[in-house]
Amino acid sequence: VAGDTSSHKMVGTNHRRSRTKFTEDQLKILINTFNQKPYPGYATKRKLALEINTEESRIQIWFQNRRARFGLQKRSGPETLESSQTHGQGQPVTEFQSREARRCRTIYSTSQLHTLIEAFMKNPYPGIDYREQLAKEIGVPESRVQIWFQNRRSRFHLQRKRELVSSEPEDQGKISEGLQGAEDTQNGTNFPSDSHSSRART
DNA sequence: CCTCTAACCTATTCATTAA
DNA sequence: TTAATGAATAGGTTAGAGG
Repeated sequence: VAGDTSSHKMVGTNHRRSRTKFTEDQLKILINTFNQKPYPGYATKRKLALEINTEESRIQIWFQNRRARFGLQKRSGPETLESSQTHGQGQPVTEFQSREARRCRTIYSTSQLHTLIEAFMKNPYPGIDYREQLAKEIGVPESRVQIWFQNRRSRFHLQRKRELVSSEPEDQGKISEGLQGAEDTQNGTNFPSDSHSSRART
């Protein structure tokens, strides 16, 4: 409540969205919820978003990160978490409700898809600014645009991998490593393949 | 410097919808 | 029933705010 999560807009070169700073109160609520349900459904996340005045997508990311960090590591926690059968008091739920409903599937129209695909061919890794612009343009939340790009990239990679396999008989592989060969390539068929592959280790 | 963690990524799986 | 694809997951990387 009363937290302004957005405000300034760092002009200039934005690629990522600016880092969200949660207040203690917000964190308290998030952590508390996490301890009870590390896998909240869409309804829960939306309610949380309203409660702490933060975008739902930030909450989704927060849960993802938290699970990765603490995961259901259970045991030896500072406190709480016993992952016991949980049903101390009358809360008969949790019997068969393992999974809460997820967000409804978004159905993109042909024209929306056309816009997305076109953008994808120009740049498969759009920054926050461009994603937001795109989102406004086709009338869907920015978070959906981001997911769309993720899925698209993954499937593109998968398809490419298959092509390699089919074009290359079994025992002979080894050329596959030539992924770094594609550099400039503004063609839609190739990925920059950099963006986060630059690894500098010693 | 170093730590912590939001933002982001890929790869895979789950789930819905159109054919 | 199946192919296509949106949503969720695990788990890893990048980068910004502080100590």
